[in-house]
Amino acid sequence: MLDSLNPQQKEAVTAGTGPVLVLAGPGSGKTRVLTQRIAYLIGQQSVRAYQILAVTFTNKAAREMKERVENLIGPQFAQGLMLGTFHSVCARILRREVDQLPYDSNFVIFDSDDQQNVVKTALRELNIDEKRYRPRSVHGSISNAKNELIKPEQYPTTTYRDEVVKRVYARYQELLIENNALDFDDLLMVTARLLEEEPAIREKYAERFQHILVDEFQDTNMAQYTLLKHLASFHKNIFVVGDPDQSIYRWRGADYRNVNRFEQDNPNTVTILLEQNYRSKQNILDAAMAVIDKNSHRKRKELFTERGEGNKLSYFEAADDYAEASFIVDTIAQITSNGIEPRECAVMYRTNAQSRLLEEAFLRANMPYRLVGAQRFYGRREVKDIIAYLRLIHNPSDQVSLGRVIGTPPRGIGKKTLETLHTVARAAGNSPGAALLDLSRGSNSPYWESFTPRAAASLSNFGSLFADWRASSQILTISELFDKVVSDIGYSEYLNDGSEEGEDRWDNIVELRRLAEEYDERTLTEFLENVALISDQDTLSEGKNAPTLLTLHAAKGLEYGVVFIVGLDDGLLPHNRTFDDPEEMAEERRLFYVGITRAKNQLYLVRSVQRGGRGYPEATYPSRFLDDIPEDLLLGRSRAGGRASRGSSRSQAMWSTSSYTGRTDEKPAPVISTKYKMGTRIRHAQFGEGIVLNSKLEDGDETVTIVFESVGIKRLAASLAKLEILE
DNA sequence: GTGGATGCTACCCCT
DNA sequence: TAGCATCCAC
Repeated sequence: MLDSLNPQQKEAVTAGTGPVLVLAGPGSGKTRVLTQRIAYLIGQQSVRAYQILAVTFTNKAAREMKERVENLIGPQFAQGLMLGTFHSVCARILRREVDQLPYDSNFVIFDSDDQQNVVKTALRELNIDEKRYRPRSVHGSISNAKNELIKPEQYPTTTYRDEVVKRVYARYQELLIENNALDFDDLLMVTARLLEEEPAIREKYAERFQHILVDEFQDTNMAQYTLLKHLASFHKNIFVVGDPDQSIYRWRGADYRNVNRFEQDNPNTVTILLEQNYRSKQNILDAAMAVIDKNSHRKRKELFTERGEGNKLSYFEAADDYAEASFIVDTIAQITSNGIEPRECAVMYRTNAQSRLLEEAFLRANMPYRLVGAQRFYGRREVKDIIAYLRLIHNPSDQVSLGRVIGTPPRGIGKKTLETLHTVARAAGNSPGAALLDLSRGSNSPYWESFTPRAAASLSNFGSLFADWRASSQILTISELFDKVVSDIGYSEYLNDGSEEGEDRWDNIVELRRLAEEYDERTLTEFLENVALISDQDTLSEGKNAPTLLTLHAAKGLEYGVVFIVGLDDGLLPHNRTFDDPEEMAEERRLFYVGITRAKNQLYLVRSVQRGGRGYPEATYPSRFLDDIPEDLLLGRSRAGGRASRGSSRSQAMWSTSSYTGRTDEKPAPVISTKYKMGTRIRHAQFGEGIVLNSKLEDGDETVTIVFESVGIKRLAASLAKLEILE
């Protein structure tokens, strides 16, 4: 079994006890090392599977690793192996130890939307202006604090904003408990703190896990680091694999310096370097190294392969983003007709929004594709609706789900009634969900009197349905419960408004039902938990032989024969929000590095000279990272085509590696700019002087929004209004 | 008071 | 572009 490994891999797999750090470059076989090590521990070192904990980054990685271990040693020896993502392992521990915590065992997991919702509730309760303190940003601060294991009362306050966040954070945590819910960050934080504060529990797990293995260690945050520290505190056999150059989750609290911290905290660490690459051709690796070497404060790695030099990288500059998408589709059509499997192609982009034009181009060309992204399905309104129903049935304390569900489909219960329901429930020391259940008794319920007759009747009706579902959930399978809810609320009629959109939405419900059916043998808890913790990569359909569309983040850990990285414009990659922070800029570079190193044989770097941004097309500049790729590795970029020609490269698309004849004439978006800019002072014959607030192009004319001293805000068509610009 | 229509705006990456 | 705040008809 060990014969197929290179000396460094073998050293890692057979390393003795104690802390081990494996620094693994891309494509260096780290998954292999991890699985072989597990197999080695069980097969050669007589460690029992249930004494091993392995943590990965995605469920997909965990599943694959489990399969590979089973193939190596036989499924019966892999039984009991604890293998999963940080979040799912934590959820498992928390359900088991729920008695120690202020939650019921049927707690639900709140996703980003729910979290936002709770922040809004907290802001409203505390009378804080949502315009000045954006829920999104406030939640970001709370999330960061949680990842650093900072409690509300410990929240450091140097500015007034900090004071506000601190108060919101405190209320936010209370609300989560009221909802009997944990958010993503809680899963890590609460578990870490439980292990820290309860020696008995810590010892139980620390003694059980003789060996701990961690994948993608560079992307751990403080909570995860602490968690691992406690879990490994008894046997101290912790084996971590990572690559600081592939750290791309800083914004989620990840800190690649945990790699250094690991060595400092464990002075007897054995460090092993895996440099040989088994994935990419040397030209791709050379480009990758040229890009990443520009980052300072890093340990340099020499990536090398025995797979040969390979083709040069291809560069294509499209006239606009439509042409960019057409180019991708046409090129894939061409190379797949020349023997390359469609499933070996992938298109990677910085932001999810970029997928839209690509999808449209694939659809137009009648070519199938696979889209990676959990949000794409689970974030849909109709899917969230039905999941909210199931979540509420499972956990009546879930006020966020109740708020969503009570008015969809509309049943005469609006904002005011819901507010009253909250108030009366709280006065009685109950959750609104419990009050609603009680209202199913009609006028016998003490709550009945608090509402107008109409509202009370509506609430009572809905409460009866709710009570019925609660009872049914004890006997029905998940798919049966699903059908009952969907039919009781008339959801099909609600969606079916005759539009195509309605049909699409119904299709999603059918798909969700199919997924629910897979859990018929299991519990509602498991279904809801897995739905909450689904990762992007988990949505990658294995069966279909079609090209994959995914973000650069989602691409981590994957590999493809032919990779297209699109949108290589300054502002997209690197993203413009990172321009003023060197640390974030360095992370953009790592993200590009991750993308490059996904390619086995061929890499296409693609950008677009102009892009349809907000309303009208905007000229773009080439990504600064392109300058770092040596010219002799890149085909299709003229000598003058560097940053020197910024802005003037509006000429025609350059392409020189094949006989590509793109449909670049499709939708030639004209470059027109608005005549009136924000802040310009103007004079109008009738209204007098004013200042331009906004101006946009609509159907060939310009619509200008102006605030006039005399009449206030007016929207005017520039062609008719006779505006005079004042200097 | 409810719910549909309308208009505004902000939109990166993810468990 | 979609989600949401705001407005308005019942």
